[in-house]
Amino acid sequence: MIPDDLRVHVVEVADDLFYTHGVHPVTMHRIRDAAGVPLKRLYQMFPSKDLLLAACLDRRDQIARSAIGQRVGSIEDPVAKLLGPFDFLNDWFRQPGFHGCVFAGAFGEVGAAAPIVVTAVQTHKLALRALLTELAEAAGVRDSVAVGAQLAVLFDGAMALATFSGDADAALHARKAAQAVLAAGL
Amino acid sequence: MIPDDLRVHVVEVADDLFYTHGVHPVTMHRIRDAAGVPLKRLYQMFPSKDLLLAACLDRRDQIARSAIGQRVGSIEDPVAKLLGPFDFLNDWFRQPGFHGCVFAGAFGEVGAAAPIVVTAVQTHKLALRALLTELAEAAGVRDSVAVGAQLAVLFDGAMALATFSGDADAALHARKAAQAVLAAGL
DNA sequence: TAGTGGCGAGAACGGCGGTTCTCAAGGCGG
DNA sequence: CCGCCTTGAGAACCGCCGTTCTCGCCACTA
Repeated sequence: MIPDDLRVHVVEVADDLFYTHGVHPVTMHRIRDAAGVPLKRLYQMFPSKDLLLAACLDRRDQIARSAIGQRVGSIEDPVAKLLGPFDFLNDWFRQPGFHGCVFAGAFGEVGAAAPIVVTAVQTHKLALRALLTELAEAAGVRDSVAVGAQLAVLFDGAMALATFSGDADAALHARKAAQAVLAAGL
Repeated sequence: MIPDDLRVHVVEVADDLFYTHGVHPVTMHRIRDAAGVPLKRLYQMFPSKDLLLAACLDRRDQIARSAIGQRVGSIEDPVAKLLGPFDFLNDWFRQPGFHGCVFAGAFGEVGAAAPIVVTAVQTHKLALRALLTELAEAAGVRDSVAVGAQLAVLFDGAMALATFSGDADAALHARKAAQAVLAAGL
């Protein structure tokens, strides 16, 4: 297999395992078995487990952002656009196999021990906030930075609630709150 | 030392270590050293690390709830009362040594591996939501259950943002959003 | 003073898991 | 055919850590 393809394959497999079982319970041996790649190759491609995890998070980041972007892009009305991310969350929460945000999980698990992971998480969160701020500006709210921040709080709050309390309606609550925030900001 | 005092002492020490360094990096040996209690006694009082962690979370839960309750109790106006929890968060985020919600961290770290921890986290989150709902009802909002849920999203969102992004202003954003939610709900 | 039982200090155990090493198989140039 | 390099499969290494065990010490009792 072409090295690049193999690399992608490994990341996909590892990401799936990490998301399903968590970071700690998934050993390199297990990834090797699931990916059908010798440990040696694994360590040639990713010199440590942290680096492999970081690659997985990067992939998740790209996928999530493109999915949200696509969802938002299909909406015409600039105000309705702003609620798109929350509808995305709502759909996601109801998918079978959903059990929380990878980034939150990874952050909690490896914590300060892996700066590269912390960076990946923060990058992801900041990008989401930037997107929301951008949408707010396009919708013509007065203070798009403030509203963007408030929407980011709602977005992450929905995620946290869905993760910790298993509340699949969290996105709906967030959406409703977002409408109130928008109404106040327009 | 009286057994009860010793138990409290151990929980305090362990809780401090868990919060500062995370669950995994803090070993039982380290707790023994910090508390000045032999491993044997430790295991007599808490048959496993998970149980000790659960005791720590219970303590945090009680402390947090009583602190918020106290804060809220000192406010007269029922509407202003609802913003009390967010002011509490704001103060907390700015305290030196703050680095996120213990419950979120513990949940991410031990995850599904320790049901007792999951239960403790959910209990905590549900209690907060119940408090917010109660306050919303006292403030006379139309649908206190819905508003309570929205405020819970904001509360957890602020915590998540402060934890992951290190954004100390998260509580202020949440507070502002809470005002909008309240205005829409009254 | 001999027996007993709890206690503290620390060693030891057992398994796990990230990382590295061994070794045989196989392609490839000469 | 012969060295030489790479590869794959898996064993081995090494440190960590939750948990348990050992053993000497002291208090108490008769």
